[in-house]
Amino acid sequence: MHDLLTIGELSARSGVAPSALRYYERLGLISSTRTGGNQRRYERSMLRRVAFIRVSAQVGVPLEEIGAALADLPAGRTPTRTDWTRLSRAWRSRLDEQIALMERLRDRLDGCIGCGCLSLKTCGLYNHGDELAEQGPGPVRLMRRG
Amino acid sequence: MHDLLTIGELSARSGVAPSALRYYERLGLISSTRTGGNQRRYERSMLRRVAFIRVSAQVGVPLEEIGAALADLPAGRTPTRTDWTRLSRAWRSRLDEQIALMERLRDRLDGCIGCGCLSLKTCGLYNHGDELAEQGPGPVRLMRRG
DNA sequence: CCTTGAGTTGAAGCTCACTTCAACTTGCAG
DNA sequence: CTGCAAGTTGAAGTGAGCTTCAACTCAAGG
Repeated sequence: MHDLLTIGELSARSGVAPSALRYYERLGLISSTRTGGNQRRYERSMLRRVAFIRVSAQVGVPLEEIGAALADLPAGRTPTRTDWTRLSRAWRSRLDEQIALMERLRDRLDGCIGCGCLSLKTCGLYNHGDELAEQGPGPVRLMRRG
Repeated sequence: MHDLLTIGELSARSGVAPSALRYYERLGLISSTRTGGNQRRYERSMLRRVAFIRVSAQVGVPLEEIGAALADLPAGRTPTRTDWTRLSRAWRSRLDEQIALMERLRDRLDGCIGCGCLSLKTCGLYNHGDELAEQGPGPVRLMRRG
């Protein structure tokens, strides 16, 4: 019917509030053309961009970084399959890292925090960190990134 | 040597800034005794609490909720192994959920956003959401929790 | 004792990611 | 043509999670 979306339509379709979409636009994450009366109109390809933004934000990537990644997409034309594939490959490793981090955290929680060792003094990890190694990491080790 | 930790020691051992520790204390997430000169002294078991707080916050649990969970720990005494086990079991399922969500996101990113379908119109998911189902979820589906 | 680094407070400030507001304009259905 | 939902703007507000500041006190080594 119409091949450009109003901000309300993009909002309904993406699940992102109009105010947030305007915010994303101010940050340069998405873009629009304007009608004669100055209203925003979005290409359908923006739906994909918004989905990408939400997925990325959900896993903790700051909007600024998402913007930097999106800036690698071609400016003038609608991104091709190849464009998106390139972008999502880089992002995938980021997701994999984040997932791996969380799995480590979960296993530590189970194996160490769950066992009561820090207060019961029956855990190797605790004894190493807290009683043997003065500069020792102890629980800190849990939080290291990368 | 000393069996109570100063705020600086707890900070060094946990990797959390003193200001953040005071903040946690204001919120009731951790507690301390005071010296004659009004300085905080922490029991060693607080290290475990702080580790728990950081792990939980890292996966997106708001501090208020973490506080609610910690409130289930016994007030007077140092928590036992059983106390922590109960707490961490409930939390583990939360971590599992979060991990599963991220895996779903990753797979969708690979299988759908990665393939270029939203702009190339070759993807079932896209066609369903965007062309067949008017109230359809489309990319929104990606973001649903639970 | 003296110095110095560590700790104390409440209040204010900061970043991120938005939302809300007020005052106004557009676009479309009837 | 009219009415009204939907859109526009910049500025200010929100809430989470801290950090910084100023002005001060404490604790411990030399």
